[in-house]
Amino acid sequence: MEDVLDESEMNWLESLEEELIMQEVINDAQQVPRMAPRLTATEPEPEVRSEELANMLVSKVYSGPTIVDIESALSLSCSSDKHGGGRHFRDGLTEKGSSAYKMDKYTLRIKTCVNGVADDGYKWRKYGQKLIKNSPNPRSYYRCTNPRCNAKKQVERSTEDPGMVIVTYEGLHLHYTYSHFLLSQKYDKHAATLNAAKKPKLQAELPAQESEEQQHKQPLAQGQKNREQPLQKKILRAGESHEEFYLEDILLQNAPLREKNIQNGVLSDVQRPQGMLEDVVPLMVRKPCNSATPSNEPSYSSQESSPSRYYSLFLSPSSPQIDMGILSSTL
DNA sequence: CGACTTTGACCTGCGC
DNA sequence: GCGCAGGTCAAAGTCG
Repeated sequence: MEDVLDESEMNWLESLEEELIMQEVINDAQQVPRMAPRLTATEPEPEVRSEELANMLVSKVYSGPTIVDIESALSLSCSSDKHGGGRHFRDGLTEKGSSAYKMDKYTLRIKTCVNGVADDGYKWRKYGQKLIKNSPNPRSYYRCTNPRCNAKKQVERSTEDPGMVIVTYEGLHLHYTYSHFLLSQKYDKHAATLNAAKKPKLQAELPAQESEEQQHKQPLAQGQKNREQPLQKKILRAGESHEEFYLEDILLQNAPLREKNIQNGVLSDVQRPQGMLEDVVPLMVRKPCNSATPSNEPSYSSQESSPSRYYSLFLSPSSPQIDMGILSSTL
């Protein structure tokens, strides 16, 4: 029964995803200045109100896949096979140090504490692990489980700080995260079903980072957790900015408002318009204390997690890297 | 039973 | 051309 629902659900969702993505593409084409200009706007004037900045970050930083992104991804989709195609694509991008390729690769340094890792809301499947020379820690390779998505990531624990993992994202997600739909009240009923259906799979995301540190026994209460990848990408592409700024303070200050909206079952404009906001801002950044707030993600929140965890998103545009410290006030 | 992880083998690029 | 290192594959095992 669930399978039947899930199947039709997925078909429906897929078509919707395509539609939405296409809209994003069109919008992008019409709004030429893309990430960099927008992000330049996010350069934080010290006096900029945190709330405004948060809104800027949330509403402007991400606007969906860019034309370039989509083109790249589509070219991959067309040619990608398990072996040859995918490799051709990669080779094509990496070819001669293609800047496009470099742009599609970005690194996160994720600080882990009690509950371990920050996860994005995507579903990843581990396809390999490798010991890296001069590194005591193995590197794990993950691929997005969405067949049409070629996003990949590598997870490696930092040698300098064992409590930190280095996550290298590669490629672009050509789909919404599930929570995008789950959070949409419009699809409440569908979401519930889908949510239930998807939950087990989501648990597969984490072990990557955690397996190395024996953390995967921790409940994955976050369920869909964070959807930061596209944001990361946008931000990194805005590398012109020389500031380092913290989302943590900003977002924490706005947490009450978001919480309120969420609890009311209403998604604020800040949250909703992206649909893909979940793709942008880690869920727990958006909802720092959401671990036990099931209002919108009933299934995901069935498990407990540290109640007052919050994240700090540390952006250092000077290098293609984002440091995301996951702090826990429960320590 | 299906989805996922593990892990050894294989492939590819690069430097010498 | 050879060897090394990183990246990927795929069979086998595990889990729910």
